[in-house]
Amino acid sequence: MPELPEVETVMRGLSARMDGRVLAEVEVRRPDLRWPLPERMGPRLTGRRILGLRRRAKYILIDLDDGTSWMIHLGMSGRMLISDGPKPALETHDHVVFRTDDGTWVRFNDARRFGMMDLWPTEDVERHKLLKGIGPEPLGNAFSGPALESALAGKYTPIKAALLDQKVVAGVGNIYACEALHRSAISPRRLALNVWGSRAERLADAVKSVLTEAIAAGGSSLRDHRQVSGELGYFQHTFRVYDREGEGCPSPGCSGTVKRLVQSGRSTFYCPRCQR
DNA sequence: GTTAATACCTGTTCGC
DNA sequence: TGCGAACAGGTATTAA
Repeated sequence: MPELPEVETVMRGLSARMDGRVLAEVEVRRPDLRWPLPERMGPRLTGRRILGLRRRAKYILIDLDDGTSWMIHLGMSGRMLISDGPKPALETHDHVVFRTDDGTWVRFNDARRFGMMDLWPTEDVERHKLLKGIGPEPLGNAFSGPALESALAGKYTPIKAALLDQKVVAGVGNIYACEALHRSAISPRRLALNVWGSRAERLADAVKSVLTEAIAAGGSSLRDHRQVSGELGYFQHTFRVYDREGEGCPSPGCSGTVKRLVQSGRSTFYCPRCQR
C-alpha cells in the first residue's frame, strides 16, 4: 500500500528514466480508474517533453512542457513497471501503458483501481481539489514538533486517526502512523489535543525518522508495492509493531506484547505497556 | 463546525 | 476441496 516512502521510491525510479524525455506513445486502456480519466488523456500527453518529476503527499506530479502537470495517485495497489526493448506483453490490470522517446516502456498496473490520474495546470496544481488543504510535507522544514502541536490543537480524535488525516501531515498512512507512534511511545488512543510539548516533538521526529529509513529501504512491500524495476521494497522487515500482533514489544527493556485494535475501521498495532 | 462510518475495488487469506 | 466471509486501505462522500 503506497504511503509516502513507496510513492517517493516509485517517483525516483520513474524520474531516473523519464526526466527530460518525450512521451512518444501513450495508450489508455480503460476510461476510468477510481474516477474517469481526463478526456483525451493519451493524445494530450503524446509528444510532450517531461520537465521534471516530483512528489506531493502521495501524489506523483510529472511536469510537462505545455504547462500541464500529470497527477498520478497509486491508490492501494498501483504499480509502475519499467521495461526496455520491444513493447512488453500486457498483463491483467495494465490500465495505462506509455513509451518515452528513448524506448523505455512503463506500465501502470492497478488491480484494485483505487488509483487516479488527472491533468492540471502546473502553476495551479497546489490548488487542485485533491491537493488543496493538504498539510506540510513531513520531511520538509515546515514540519516540526510545534507545527504538529498546532495542527493537533483542539482535536478530539485519537492521535492515530489524526496522523492519517492528510490535512495534519501529508503522506502518512496506516503503517507509518503505527510505527511512528510506537517509536515515540505514544498511545494510539491518546486524544490528539493531548499531544503537545515534548510528546509532539518526539512524534514529529519519529515520523521523520521512520519515513526517511523507509525511503532508504525502497519502501515496504506487504502485498502490492513494487519498485519500478519490479523489485520488492524491504522496510517491512524493520516494522516494530505493524502486523506483529502477539509478538514481544521490541522496545529496549519493555516486556509488553504487541496488540491489535481497530480505530476508524482500520487496524492499529501498538504496545499497551510502553505507549502511553 | 466537528468526527465517524461507509463506499469504492479485487486479490488473498481464513474458517467451516 | 470448495466456497463464502473477512481483510487490506486512501480518499470522497454521507451520516451523525
